[in-house]
Amino acid sequence: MTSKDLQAVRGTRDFYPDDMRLRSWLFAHFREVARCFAFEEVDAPIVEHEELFTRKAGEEIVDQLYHFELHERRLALRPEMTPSIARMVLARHKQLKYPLRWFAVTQNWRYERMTRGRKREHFQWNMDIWGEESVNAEAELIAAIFSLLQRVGLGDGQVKIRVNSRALLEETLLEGVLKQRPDAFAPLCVIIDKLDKIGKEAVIDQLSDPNGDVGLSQAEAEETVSLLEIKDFEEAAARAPQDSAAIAQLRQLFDLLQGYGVMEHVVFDASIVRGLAYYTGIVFEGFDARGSLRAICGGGRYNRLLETLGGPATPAVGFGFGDVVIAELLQDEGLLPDCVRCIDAMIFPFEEEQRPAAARLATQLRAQGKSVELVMAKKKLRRVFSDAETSGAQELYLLGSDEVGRGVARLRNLQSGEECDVPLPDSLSLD
RNA sequence: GUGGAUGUAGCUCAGCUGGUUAGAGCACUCGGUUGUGGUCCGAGAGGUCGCGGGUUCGAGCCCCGUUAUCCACCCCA
Repeated sequence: MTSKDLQAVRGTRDFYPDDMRLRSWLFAHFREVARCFAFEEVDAPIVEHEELFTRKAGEEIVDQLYHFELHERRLALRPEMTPSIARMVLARHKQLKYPLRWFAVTQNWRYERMTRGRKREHFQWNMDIWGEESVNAEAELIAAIFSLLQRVGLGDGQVKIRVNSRALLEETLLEGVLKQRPDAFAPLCVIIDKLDKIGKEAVIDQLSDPNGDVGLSQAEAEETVSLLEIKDFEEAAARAPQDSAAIAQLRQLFDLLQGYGVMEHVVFDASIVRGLAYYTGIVFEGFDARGSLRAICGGGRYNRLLETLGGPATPAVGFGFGDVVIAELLQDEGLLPDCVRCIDAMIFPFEEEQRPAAARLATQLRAQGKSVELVMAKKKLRRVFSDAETSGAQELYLLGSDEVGRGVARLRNLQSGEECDVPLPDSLSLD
């Protein structure tokens, strides 16, 4: 239909006014929840040095970078917000007052194959807490997620959050199969993250690949995978090392979530490890209860990220919440709001002679903060009404020679149909 | 990457086994006379049928290629 170079690039979206109203609606909820939780908004450039994102743990996110070289600098569009936030924290870590509660609503880029719920650019609501070691931070973040879900109408169990702790798995493995190679833990997590998608056998194959980053034996790989199949927290606690710190933390978190009143929608799941290498402790992800969509949001604790950038050890935890999957879920559930255009007033001067008066009235109303459309072209009154209707205007001001001569405008309430004269701004009487 | 489906008006789509000037609904424009809408009525505009080849007397329809979108799988957040 249209030539290729006139189409939006594959995997990207144009936001027309209708789409944009919906997006703004969602973002407004993101921001309002963040405000209620006393988080401060930050932002960073969408383009960063490529090295900020390239970590060596076999993460696919690194292969999916939109990157380019410009004047001998290797640059990349951010695939996620956390590294940029970490960079910002690092740059001012000596003057910042912890704990930080920061959030951002950002556009992220990943070059990947598209399917339902996955585009190459998408927006994410990112909430991070820096400088808090306790699971009180995780609890606040998970509560914030439920607050958002509640606001958009998904608070009745349509979304559940799976929680696990990488530390739990790490404790067990470092005493066992990874005793000699603790470094293999991060790449191991990246592989385990795929369990749901590629299945048990494929994960065992990858873990036991002699040329891979992990290189377990077949038996070790099978043992590892069996640890992930635990869905019952008490069973996991029973199988964990005695006095396990990870179990204690999870228990503490679950108690807290009880207090926030959200625990009924939270489940323990030992297979959740997340696909990013930097997570160190508790990890979690939100998914629709029917399980028909991809993860809605996800996050976890990354206490060593700042160190890997050369900074001081700083505990941190955060999550990302994408705009695409949530919109699909809302649509499936019939919960997308009708975001119709709605302005406060339309002003119509019948003839050009009344335009100066109309302009003053518009200026006055706009100064009051109203959204006012001043009709620019000459048109039939019938047309003006119909245009006012489609613009969602509440009021229509009509200015004919008679009205302006009397220093008034005819004001019609478009809902009730009631009309009355209202005085024009004083200065107009001089005209 | 593999398989399938789709691509006809601005939008959603119809178009029987190939046959004359390609249709509908919605949207749009104008009108139903002078300054009162959302309804109704009438009229109008708008399409090289994704693109390129081929078969045929004749192609929106058949064949080949190509491109885009969607779905599934593969792959992966």
